[in-house]
Amino acid sequence: MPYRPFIDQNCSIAAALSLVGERWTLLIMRDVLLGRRRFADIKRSTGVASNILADRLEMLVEHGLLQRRLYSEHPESYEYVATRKGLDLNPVIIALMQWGDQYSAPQAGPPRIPVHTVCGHDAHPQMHCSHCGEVIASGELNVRPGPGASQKQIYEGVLPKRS
Amino acid sequence: MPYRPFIDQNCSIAAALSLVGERWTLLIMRDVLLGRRRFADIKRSTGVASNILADRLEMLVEHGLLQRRLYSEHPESYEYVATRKGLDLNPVIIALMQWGDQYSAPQAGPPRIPVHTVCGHDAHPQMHCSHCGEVIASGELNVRPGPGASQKQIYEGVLPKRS
DNA sequence: CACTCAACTTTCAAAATGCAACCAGCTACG
DNA sequence: CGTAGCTGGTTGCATTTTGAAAGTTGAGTG
Repeated sequence: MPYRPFIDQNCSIAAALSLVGERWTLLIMRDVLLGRRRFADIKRSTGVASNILADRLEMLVEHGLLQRRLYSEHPESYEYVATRKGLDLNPVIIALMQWGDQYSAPQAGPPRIPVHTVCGHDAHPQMHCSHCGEVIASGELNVRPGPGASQKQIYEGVLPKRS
Repeated sequence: MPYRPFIDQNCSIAAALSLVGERWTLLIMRDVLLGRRRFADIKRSTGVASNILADRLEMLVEHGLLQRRLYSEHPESYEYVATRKGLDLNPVIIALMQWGDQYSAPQAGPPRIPVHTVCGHDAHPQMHCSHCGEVIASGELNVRPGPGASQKQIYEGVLPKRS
């Protein structure tokens, strides 16, 4: 039985996860976004087996998250660079990193600190509400059905938030 | 050969993914955070097989992202509620949703719109820099080694951002 | 008494993963 | 000149994990 696909859930989270939800994919994207772009580098840093890495990279190129570029001839070597679509995964990766920092950081502190290249300072990115501008804390976010919602989703509406 | 663990990478992203990086785990967390908290509901909505769902829920409870609570006796039924640690995955889920909205939304528009419960309006959450307060756009974020960085990570420093 | 529900558990074939070995083109070293 | 090493993979095979369906347990329903 092939892996069960996440289609037909009419859910953007499921759609996103059907591209990057596999065990290794986000780890590979982390590497590329951090600047490790060559096959051997990614293999070393993630520890993924080469056949799996080859499969995932091909899949990421196919879906337009990465682009394969000749990096040097003699010796022939390639690099995988993030497209806009791949770059736009940054918020996901950063959010994961912050969660990891919070709950699994080494005693010494976080291994990496994000820097805002525009202002040049440590960024500690946080989600803000586009309406009131305030920081959004855990549990302060709900959802309502959007224009693309299915009848069932509209019926379910905003599911109850029991404590 | 068991699935290769993501340990010893000294990376918070890898640490996070070793808990929630499996194919179904974030989808299950989505359900719980959206208010679907019972076994049968999650099974129906995600389409996951029941043995897998049982495994994942047990693992999430073990690692403190969920708590199993008796929801009603007669008939005996349970619900899985997010702990603080689970709730703090919200930024990850929202970031995935926004990425999915951007690149895989149905023609009609996004299926769900996030609402900021504090101000009561649509939230469209965005990452802001804690230093300058500006919105952080794609590619405007870099990293530097933090206090917990390994020697190798310090040596690598901020990897080159080739275009 | 048959039937349903809820939350699982068990069974077992089909896929996916992981390891190791190999390949082909090039280069660097002695 | 021979050999070893790097790069970016491919191939083969054993082990694990997944998925589908069926079974379980305990209680409630008509």
